[in-house]
Amino acid sequence: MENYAPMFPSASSHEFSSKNNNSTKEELFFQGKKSTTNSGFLGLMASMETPNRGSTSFENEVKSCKMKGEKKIKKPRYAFQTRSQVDILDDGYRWRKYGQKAVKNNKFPRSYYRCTHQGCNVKKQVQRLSKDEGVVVTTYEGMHSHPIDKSTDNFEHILSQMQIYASF
DNA sequence: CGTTTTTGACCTGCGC
DNA sequence: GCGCAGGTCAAAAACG
Repeated sequence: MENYAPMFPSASSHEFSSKNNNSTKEELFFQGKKSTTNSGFLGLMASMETPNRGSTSFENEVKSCKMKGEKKIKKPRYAFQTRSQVDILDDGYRWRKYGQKAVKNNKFPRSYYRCTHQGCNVKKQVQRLSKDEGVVVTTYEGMHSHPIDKSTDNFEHILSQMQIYASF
């Protein structure tokens, strides 16, 4: 766990591994709010400002259906519920789409992305709620062990990164 | 020409 | 054991 989590300062709570008896699934659910506490996600938050959205009870069971049962390590997932028109919430990393499936309860398909960096197997999936077209749930899986690969476009990103690294 | 998207097939876990 | 649902692979197309 020497890898720092650039985007999730609160993610340090995932290394507890205290009571992962049988549940291989761990998910932390964040909501895209304007909480300027120390999320370090401001670069992204700038694109989404949704004070209200209290929908909870989001069930998603992760089943680590790996191929050959190599690594059944627990994989923390972080879900972000945002309100945006587009699904592509650019967080600064390079993603390559590797799949798209339709969900049962959802009319909209779910997109699966993967970080294109070598050795970085961070995955993310973007889901759109059928109830509210404007609500997009982005679920991150894994941690990035490399700096953000995005040219400094504007001050928002710079500030975002500064706050991210300042958290450590 | 290299990289990414698209899209169907394939795999796996779970419930019946 | 079979079918369903979710997740991934991989070949070809699309894009710069």
